Amino acid sequence: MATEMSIQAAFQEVMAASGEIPPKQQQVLTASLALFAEQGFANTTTKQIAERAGVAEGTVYRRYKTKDELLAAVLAPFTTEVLPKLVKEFAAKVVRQKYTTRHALITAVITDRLAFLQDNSQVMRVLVTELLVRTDLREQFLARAVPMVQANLYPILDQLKAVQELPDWPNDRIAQFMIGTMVSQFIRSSFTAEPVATVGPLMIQFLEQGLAPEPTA
Amino acid sequence: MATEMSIQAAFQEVMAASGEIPPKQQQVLTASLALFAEQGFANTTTKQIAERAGVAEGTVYRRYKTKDELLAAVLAPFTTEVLPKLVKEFAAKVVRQKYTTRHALITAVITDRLAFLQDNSQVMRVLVTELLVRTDLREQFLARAVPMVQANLYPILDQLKAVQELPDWPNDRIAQFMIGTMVSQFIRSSFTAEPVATVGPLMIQFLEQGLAPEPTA
Amino acid sequence: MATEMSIQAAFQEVMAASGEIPPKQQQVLTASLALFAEQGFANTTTKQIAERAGVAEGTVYRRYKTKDELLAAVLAPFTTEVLPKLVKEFAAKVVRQKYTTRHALITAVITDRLAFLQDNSQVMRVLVTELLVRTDLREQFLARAVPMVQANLYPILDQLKAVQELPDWPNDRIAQFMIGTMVSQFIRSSFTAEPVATVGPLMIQFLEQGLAPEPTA
Amino acid sequence: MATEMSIQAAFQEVMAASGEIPPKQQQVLTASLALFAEQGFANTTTKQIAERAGVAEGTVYRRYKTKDELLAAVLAPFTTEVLPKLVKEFAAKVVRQKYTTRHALITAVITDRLAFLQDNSQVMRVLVTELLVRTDLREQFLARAVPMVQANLYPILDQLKAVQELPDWPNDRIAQFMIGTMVSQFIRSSFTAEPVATVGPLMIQFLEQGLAPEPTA
DNA sequence: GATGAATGAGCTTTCATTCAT
DNA sequence: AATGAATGAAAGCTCATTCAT
Repeated sequence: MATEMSIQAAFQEVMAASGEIPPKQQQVLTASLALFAEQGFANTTTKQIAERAGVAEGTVYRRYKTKDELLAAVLAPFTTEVLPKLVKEFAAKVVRQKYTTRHALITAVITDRLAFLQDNSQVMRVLVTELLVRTDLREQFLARAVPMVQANLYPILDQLKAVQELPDWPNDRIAQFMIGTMVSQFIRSSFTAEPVATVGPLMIQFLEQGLAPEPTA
Repeated sequence: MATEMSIQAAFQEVMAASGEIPPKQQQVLTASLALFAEQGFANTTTKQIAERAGVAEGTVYRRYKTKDELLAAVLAPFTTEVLPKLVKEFAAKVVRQKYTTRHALITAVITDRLAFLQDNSQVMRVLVTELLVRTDLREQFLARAVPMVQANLYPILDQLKAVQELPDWPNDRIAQFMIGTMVSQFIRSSFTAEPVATVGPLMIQFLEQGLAPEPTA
Repeated sequence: MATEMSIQAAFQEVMAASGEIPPKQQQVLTASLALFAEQGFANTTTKQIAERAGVAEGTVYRRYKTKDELLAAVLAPFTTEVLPKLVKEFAAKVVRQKYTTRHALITAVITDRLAFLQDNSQVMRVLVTELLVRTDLREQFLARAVPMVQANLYPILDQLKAVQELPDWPNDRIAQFMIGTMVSQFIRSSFTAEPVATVGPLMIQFLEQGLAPEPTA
Repeated sequence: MATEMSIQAAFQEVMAASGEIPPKQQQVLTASLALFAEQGFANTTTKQIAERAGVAEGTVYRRYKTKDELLAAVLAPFTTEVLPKLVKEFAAKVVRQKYTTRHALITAVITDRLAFLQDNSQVMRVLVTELLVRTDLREQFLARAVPMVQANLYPILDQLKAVQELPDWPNDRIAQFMIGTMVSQFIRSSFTAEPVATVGPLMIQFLEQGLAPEPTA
């Protein structure tokens, strides 16, 4: 099961959709994302961005009035376009296929979303780093992401709980364990550049066992 | 079970070890840690540090010749003093108590290490953020931490595997799942300021189930 | 007595004189004048001008190659067209009507020129401000204006001095007192937005008394 | 009658009084005033200021966080220190000497205040130019200056009106004519660099006649 | 040791000006 | 003629670092 869409692809789509985003501005966004991921936002200068993008420094400021706006523009597609689409596509697929076991659910989540994380490690990295440091971004992101996960993942969890496929734990904990297990993989591969492929089956098994309902005594 | 040592205590020790303990330098370190945790290293100015520490800007440079050295000094106790001591104390305790079930191991890890993360959330936060961004720090940290975990945790894991208390997975994966589950909690509480206490039992159960050995057919 | 010519009218004339009248250029000049008057020349950007004029930024540069040329174009009608015409018309009228009392002269000056200042307060403001700051403009302006006043006003003053209607002061002083009294009114209304109409009679009386010849003992 | 205090002197006094204004900061203020007067605020760069002051560019920003604050600091002594002192000293002197004729009053005003304007032509020039262009500064200045003049000059005018030494015009008009006549001289000398000394007697006579009460029929 | 004024390299940002379309 | 994206020199400003006191 392949990733439906990477952030880069989303960039392209958004730009093409708007129709009016000049190519140089795309180069600026692409260069910004790459540099932010490599060095962090604060350690990246607008001069570096201009050089990498092959444009003049003034061009960086043509569409985005400040460096902060540039960061927002780089991260925006993730929260406003990609994340909703991914969550909804995922939910739709799960619902369509009427997963009735946690095995099926977890397999879907891991294979699908892990590949997504992998494909978008650049943006993920920028996002995680900045969320750790910027209160405003964090609140803005959580305000969008949390309800989205609640609306799309929680009903599925409730369903599986009803058929004894999941323990009677709070949904946010179950989600935390799933997401946490994946993020741990993301951070690890971000550190050590190891191939993700191998960990998939193990992770599925770990989660499947970990999220098994307690044996009804 | 209380934390054996917090970073603040470690600061004291490091200070004591280096002979003299200029109180102003202690204030500088404390202020730096707090500000780096709040705003990130790159977004913190030496002026802010001086103000919060109640010293002149020049004083910040008395002991540490650059801002980078200050970051190193803030993080050093963690990698050079706290982390080794913690891992070793933990291993010693485990060995001493001859844990023969993963339940006992996981309970010990979660209650003990989670409290530790909690107590040192400031340094943890600075550490995680900077490790994501600075290649040099990352390599340096991994070069120290990985062998340490390997030397102290892996033998215990092997032992438990031998008595069918853990599945026959690579040790680094088992460690990843345990650490990842804890770090996910750290990041979550870092984002939402929820009390950690409540999650303990659930986390133990999740890990215990997740790390159960596959039923030998 | 109405103003013979306002700057807006002068713009039209200058435009007509130069053959074609591109309406967009007219908009550019009008917008420039308004913005220079509101914010000063140096604080106004070509982007603001383009926006207010409803044209693209490049269009601003179609006729005027630099921003300085634009300032010159805004001020030019005043010194090259309006001022000469006004002074000469004034002189002609005075001569035609054979004013033989300073009362008649001052009344004519005040009612006529004060209305003129009022109608062209925008250009006046830009002119005064820039003359205070730009040495080159100042010299250029004085080189044109001073001789003009000398040629047209001084003979009339001499005439009135001859019939004891004016004191035997240097003409430049008499002119200074008259002009200064009017300019003071212009600056005041520019600051406080008060209606000019009311001050007319008082100003006439003040000047008439102030410029009375010393009683011949 | 000499000027009691020039702006430059006021600078010195304020600086000396505060005690804590380092010499380099004085150089910055002095250089700023000179350059603003020569070229206008907007046309002066912080680099020029640093060069003229003989300091590094960063030093310009040590005490004043923005260029605007520097302008405020340059003009502040005028409104907060010099203007009040001058108006009050003047009023005190007038009252002390019990002027009962407008001749005495006008002579005092002209000789005294004209010299003041002359001595402080630099600051005056910056002040006038910026008041023409900056709405905020203008309101702030008027809010201070107008009441001050009203409180100190108007009673004296009322007194002279009572003894038929001044016409029954609104005080603000009388003040306008006096101030306007002086400002006209200031602007003229600012343009042409002529010596002021010579115009004194003529100006006194002009004002004295202009402000004579209407002959009671 | 401690101070904080001073430094200046380098950053973000602005904006008059150009030019392919 | 008109457009507006692109330019890049130069402006305002920041801040880690130094050093005389």
